[in-house]
Order: sequence, then C-alpha cells, then structure tokens
Amino acid sequence: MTPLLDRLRDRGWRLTAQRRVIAEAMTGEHVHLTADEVLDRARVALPEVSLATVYNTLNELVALGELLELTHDDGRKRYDPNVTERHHHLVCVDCGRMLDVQADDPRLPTSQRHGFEVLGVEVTFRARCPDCTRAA
Amino acid sequence: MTPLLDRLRDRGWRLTAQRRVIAEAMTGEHVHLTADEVLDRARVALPEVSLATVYNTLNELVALGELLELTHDDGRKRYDPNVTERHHHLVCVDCGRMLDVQADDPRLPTSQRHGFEVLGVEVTFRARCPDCTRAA
DNA sequence: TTCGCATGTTAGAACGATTCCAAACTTGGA
DNA sequence: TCCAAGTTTGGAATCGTTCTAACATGCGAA
Repeated sequence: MTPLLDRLRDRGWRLTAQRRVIAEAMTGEHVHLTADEVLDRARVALPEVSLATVYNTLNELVALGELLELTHDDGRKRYDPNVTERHHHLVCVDCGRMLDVQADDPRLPTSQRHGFEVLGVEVTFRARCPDCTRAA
Repeated sequence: MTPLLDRLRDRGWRLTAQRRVIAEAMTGEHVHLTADEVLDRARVALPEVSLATVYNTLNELVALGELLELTHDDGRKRYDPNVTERHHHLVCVDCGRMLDVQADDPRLPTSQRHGFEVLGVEVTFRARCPDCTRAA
C-alpha cells in the first residue's frame, strides 16, 4: 500500500477498489494526467471504473491537498501528485508533454531543460485582491 | 482610429463595424476580458454583434499576434491586448480579477502587489520537447 | 458473522465554453 | 453598379466537466 492510500485511510476514507486504482494511477514522477488518461490507466487494473468516479476521486484528492490541479491551454485539467516539492512546469507547446522543474528563476538553467528548447515563460501570482480580503 | 485598427487594415483586413467595436473593446491597461465580456462591451456600441463573430475575431487577433490568449483556472479564456510589454499576471483566487505586473522575480516586489495578498506563484516554461523538435 | 446504513459508484443527462456550419449579407475592386 | 470573396449569424455540434438519482458496498455495531 502506498503512503497516499495510508494517508487517505487515516482521513476516514473508505478504501474502495476504484479509489485504490485511481490513486495508484496517480503515482510517479512527472505525472500530469488528464481525467481520461487516469481512466485509461485505472481500467487496466479495474475495467469497470467509470469516468464519474475518476472525476469525483480526483476532485476529492485535490481538496485534500494530495493532488495539484493544473489548467492546461488545451482546456483540459491535469493532475499532479507532486505536492511535497515546490516546483514549476516545463510544457511542450506542440505535444503538451509536461515535466516538473525546480527552477525558481525565469531563466531556466540548462541543467533543468531536459533537452527542451525554451520559448517563453509565464508567471502567475495567485493572490487575494483588496476587495476580496475585505469581504472575507 | 487606434493604431491596432491601422495595423489590421495594413494586413488586408476588411474593416467591418463588428471588428471595429470588438477591437475597441480590447483596448486599455489591465484588460483581460472573456469572450462574453467582450460581447457585452461590443454590444454597447453595436447591439447586433454575435458571439460567433466575437470568437472569430478574437481568434484572428490572437493568430496575428495582436492579442494574448490566457487560460484561466475557471476554464474560460481571457484576452490581453498588452502584447508589446513583456509582463506577467497577478490573479485574485476569489474573484478572478487580473492585473499585469512587470516583475521577473518569483518574489513579487511590494511595489507591484497592488494591495494584493500574494499566496503563491506558478511558473510555466513554454518550450518544444526533443521529439517535437525532431518531427518539425 | 451478519446487518444496517452512511458513503461510494454509476450511466446518462445537463451544463457551459467554444467551434462548426451553411445560409445570408457586406465590402471594396472592376 | 455589380460581383466575388470575405464576413457575419443563429443554431447545432463538440468537448470537458458536473450533476442526478438509482443502485451497490465498506465497515462499525451487535
């Protein structure tokens, strides 16, 4: 059993076969799957899993802080199990492949480029505006 | 007539009333409108504009490099007319309000925080992976 | 061990953003 | 003025995601 499943059980999660295969699909390095990719992987182990359950489970894992939800330009969300290491992303503009990078510098060091030709950087600061701070 | 409309005509664009009001809706600082917000603004000047035309025009402007297309977490695309100044974004996680910032530093200087409480940073390196470089 | 029921799962309907379509309408050149 | 190419339009189609309501099941209590 992976540490993730342990943590989930500790939080009072019912350990169903579906949740198990979905959580297992979401382990590894540089994993940034879309919901149907997760479904594909999960179905290898348990063919009758439904897409609805994949979405339910992924959303719960995001709410628990066990997964990061990434918004890709193609409009599909991707899920990243790397929540312990602070990191950023290197994204191929053609095929959409994503890799995790540790760089904290908008000039990505060559050592972290994984052979990619870097075309640009986008930095998004997530914040709370004065109006919403006041309303909260 | 704005410089944008001049540039468009120089590129052989037909200057229709629709394109004019849509281009005009997309001028200003810190403008990051969604397609229906653009529609609302355009309809003030020309009530019969359709949403389809707004999408057509925005996509053409993006293809011409006159607009930046931003993918927001809420799943809606936003359009940014600031294509000349290299910049990044400060986004309110509650209301979605966006501001342009010049910072090139993942620790956003207080002078550029616009009173926002910064919660996190996301850096995305847009690149081309070795496989896609080879295929191109 | 079995039972009960709160929790999970499911297929399919609903939804919202965006794109596609084919018909009707303009624009600007001849 | 007329025409062809380029534009616009409403509505249908698509795609990812969420909702719904009926059905199934894990697991604590007896």
